[in-house]
Amino acid sequence: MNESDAALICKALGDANRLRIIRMLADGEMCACKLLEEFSITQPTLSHHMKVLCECGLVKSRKEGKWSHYSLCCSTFENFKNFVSGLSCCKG
Amino acid sequence: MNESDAALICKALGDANRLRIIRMLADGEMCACKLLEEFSITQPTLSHHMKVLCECGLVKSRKEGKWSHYSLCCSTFENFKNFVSGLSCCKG
DNA sequence: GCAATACATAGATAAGTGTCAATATGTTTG
DNA sequence: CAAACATATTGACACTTATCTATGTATTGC
Repeated sequence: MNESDAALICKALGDANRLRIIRMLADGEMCACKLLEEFSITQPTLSHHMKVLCECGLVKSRKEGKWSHYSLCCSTFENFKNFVSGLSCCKG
Repeated sequence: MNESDAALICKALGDANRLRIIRMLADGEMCACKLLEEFSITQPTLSHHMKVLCECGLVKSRKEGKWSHYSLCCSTFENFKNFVSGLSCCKG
């Protein structure tokens, strides 16, 4: 993962709502309507956040009838985790 | 590290210039004037970025005469790395 | 087919952000 | 002290963004 990809992901995670969405998706796939219940934002706003998360590659969506199911994209997620853990601190 | 702290750090890292600064500081403490040489931004802009990085706790500064030396704050940095690696993906 | 449901898109708006030029502050050096 | 240097702050500006309301697009179920 290169620097600009990583910056894009950080930017996506740099919003409290989106970070919480990621943590919820860490438990497994979730439907947009289920996600929405947990937030005090409108449906279009959630839709916007999901778009940001999908566009940076962190999340993928699966359409099933009228429902959209979202889940973490494990490969991107692992790449990002590796990028971050690869950032060494001066003392180690 | 709580979610809002992590979001703040992600936000700080969500800028390509700042992410590059962090990577440079990973090699050890650096003077602002030395950092500036590596970028095509003006001195006030760099100063702004350093302020953002310091305010989220990722970077600390040390004043020595007219020079400002910046370095990673290892404890915050480690906490953030732990936060990220603690985000599990559905498959593990 | 029609109403209800789930989601996306469009457009508007207020707030935030990255950047710069200008200026201020503090430090070193002649 | 004065000039030069390193950095921070201020103010302005263009651009982005988080949010909303309104509307569009499918899909489900009666």
